[in-house]
This record gives sequence, structure tokens and C-alpha cells, in this order.
Amino acid sequence: MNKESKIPAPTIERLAHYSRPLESLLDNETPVISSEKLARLCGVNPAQVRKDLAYFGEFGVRGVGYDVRDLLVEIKKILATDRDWTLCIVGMGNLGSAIAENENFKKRGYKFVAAFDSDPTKIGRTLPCGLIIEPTSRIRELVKSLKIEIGVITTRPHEAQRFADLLMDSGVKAILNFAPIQIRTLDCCKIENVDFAVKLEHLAYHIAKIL
Amino acid sequence: MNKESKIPAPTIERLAHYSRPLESLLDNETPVISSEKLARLCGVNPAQVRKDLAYFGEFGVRGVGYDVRDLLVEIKKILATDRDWTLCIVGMGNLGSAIAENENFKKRGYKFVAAFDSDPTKIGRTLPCGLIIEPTSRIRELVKSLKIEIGVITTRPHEAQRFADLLMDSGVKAILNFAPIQIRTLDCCKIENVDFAVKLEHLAYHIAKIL
DNA sequence: CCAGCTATGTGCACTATTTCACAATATCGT
DNA sequence: ACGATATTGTGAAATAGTGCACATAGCTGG
Repeated sequence: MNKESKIPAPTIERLAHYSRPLESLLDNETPVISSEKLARLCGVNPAQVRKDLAYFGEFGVRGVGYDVRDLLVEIKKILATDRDWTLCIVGMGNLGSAIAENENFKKRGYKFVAAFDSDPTKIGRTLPCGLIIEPTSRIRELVKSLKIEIGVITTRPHEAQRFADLLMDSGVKAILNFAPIQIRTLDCCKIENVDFAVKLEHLAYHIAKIL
Repeated sequence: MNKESKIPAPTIERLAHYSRPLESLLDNETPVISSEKLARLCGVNPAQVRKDLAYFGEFGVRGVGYDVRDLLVEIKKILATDRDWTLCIVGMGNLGSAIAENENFKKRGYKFVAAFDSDPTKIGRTLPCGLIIEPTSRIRELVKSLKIEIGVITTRPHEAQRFADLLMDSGVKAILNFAPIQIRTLDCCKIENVDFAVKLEHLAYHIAKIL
């Protein structure tokens, strides 16, 4: 593809990290920040911050730093969080419910417009956020009619691939998967897998090494 | 440190990923698996699988493959999931509750033995798993008396650093942080940050690029 | 016991990512 | 107007991680 397809994945993830302290700085009315300070807030190297930003343009002022408000706007533009996204979630267990309610998601424009589960006892229940749990048999219909762009999977692992296939086939463009299984997707659909237990295992490895 | 400190972090994370399909294969009574098949199940390159495992020993049999049961045992030994760990969780909102109940964690030997919140209306409530929510003022005391090794943070971001400091100071050896903020730790304490919204932002970036 | 087959373990080249180091450039005080 | 100062943007060096390709070694059948 074009120039932008060469941008390293770690850079994209760091841009999202940079936006977190920038939001606080904006609330604090701090007008300007240097790469060094921002780097320290995010636990990275200052040159890294500058290089990450330089992939997308020259946002700073030499000898001064970056305007907090402008930089945040630019990062949001890059990450496409300057607009709303419509999502659905499949699997309304504890984790699914927690994610559907999550303030952090709402604040960034990720709107859940449908929630699905295959357990008949859950179907029809209303979540605190106002969503009604729909049967998974309606996934295809609702993804299309509500123009859902991103699907979130919080089912048990053995069902995850099946629902991923169904979501893709119904037209979602990306999937965020919390089931501890590696999901295969077509090229037209981007996937991110999140497995908390992997993080704990990483921690356990390091602790055990020291002991 | 020793030889093991040179092992790449991605290798450790992949070892955890390898263990997922191995568990299913064990249930399926598949006795042996090749690096090629395991790699396909995990979406990585076969040479990568072999190299990752080779850091820790020679677990395979040339011309045959890896014994599923033995390999799983070895990986669990490496990741120190062949034992139980005691954890606590701070911040009993939706996400905190979901994590405390999570089957995936329990199954791998991560036992939550205390849950904390600073909201007086939540304190004293009993969770489905049997834990009683304690006030955060008891963190120091309970971390010590229950010998809690790992702390999980699911508070709002502005409180996260404070609780992390308190947990560290009380003696936890690692922290898993779900608050969208970069937490600073001392060398004696290992940290992993998990921020779902970052993953969504990564997905949004890719989708928006295509459109 | 040996030939043929298969899949591991690994040196090496390649690719990706990070960090350094400094030239370029904006601001400020005189 | 200009020197002193601060901080960016960036080529080049260093570091880290991946994947190829093949020698090595175990198993099977004759």
C-alpha cells in the first residue's frame, strides 16, 4: 500500500498511550509539553516520541515543544478516534457486561449498539446501559441493519471462532477477541487478541525467576 | 543476571499462547504435535516455535515432534503456572468483579484471596466467588497476612498510581494494571499494563486507513 | 543393520525497532 | 539584530527479533 502502511505497529499503540496523559494535561491547562516530559509520563524514550510523531507530520515547535491541544487533536485524527464507532459484543458473561458498560470506551467514541448471547435465560434482559440482550441468531441481521463496524468477542473459547466467522461474514471490519484462543480472520477483517492470563503468566515468570 | 534474562519478552508471551491449544490437544488425546501444526494453531512461524522452546531445553524428538503432555508440563514449569499464586484486586467496579470471577484465571492457579474498594457502599458486600469486599485501608495488613504476591488494579486512573505504590510497599511482587495510565514501579516490582482501548484504537486506525 | 523419511535444533542472514547524536530552527533577553 | 538557550526532526548506528535452510538425529521397514 502507501507510505502509511510502513508505520510500525508499536508506533500506533504508543500513539494511543501518548493520548492518555495529554488528556489530563489538557484538563490541567498545561499548554505545551516537551517530548522529554511526555516520554517520562509514558515510560518511553524521548527520541521515540519524536520519531513516532514524525511519521505523521511536524507537530512540534523547535525549542518549545508540542502544543497539548493540537497534538491531542492530531493523534485522535491519526487513530480515527475523532469520530464515533459502532460496536457489538457477543457473550454477555461478567466480562462482556463489564466491557459494554465501560466508561473508558464510551469516552473515546466506541458505542455498543447491540449485545448478543446464546443462553436463552439471558436473552431479553436489559443491561444498565440500556441495551437488550439479543439471541446470537440475530447477529447477521443486526450487524447489517445497524451498520456495526467492530465486533467484540467475550464468549467461551470453543465458540469464539464460530462467532468471529459469523461477524466477519456479516460485514464487521474488525474484531477484538477476549477469548483465550487464536482466531483466524480473512484479510478484509483486522483482529486483535487480548488474553489477560498471558500477562499474568508473564508476571509469574519474572517473579519466579527472582525467587 | 544469568542466561535466562536474555530471553525475549515476546518469547515468554508466545509460550503462554502455545499452552492454550496444547490443553485442548491433551483433552483430545492427541499424543504428539509437530512445531508446524502448533505454529499454525497459534498463527506463528514453525521455526519460531522451535526457537522459543529451544531457549529452555530440547523438548522434542527429531523426526517425531513434541509429546503434548510433556511439553505442556515443561511450559507450565517455565511460566511458573505449575503452582498456585495468591492475588488481590483493588477496585470492584464491573471490570474488577468480572476479573475476580474469571474462570480462566482460576483454572491457571491464580487465586484471588482479597478484594478492595474505597466506596463505603460496596464494602462488606459478598461476591459470587465468596470474597467479601474490604476497605482499601486494609490493603497493607491483608497483603502481608495473606502473603499476597500479585496485585490487580481496576480502579479509575487517578487512583491507580496511589494504590500501586501501596501494594508495592506492602510487598506484592507484581502488578497487573487495567487503568489507562502508565504506572511507575520500583525495580523490585514487575508491572504489566493492559489497556483495551489501545487495542480498539489500533483496530480503528487500520479500518479508517482502508476506507 | 542400514536406507529412507521426517521433524527437530540452530547458525546466519534479514528485517524491524530503538536509541543516539547532532544539525536545524524557534524563542528570549539584551 | 544577534547570541544564548531549548527542543525538535532525523540520518545513522546499535539492538532486538524473525525466518530460512540445512545438518542432525530418531523412527520404521526391509
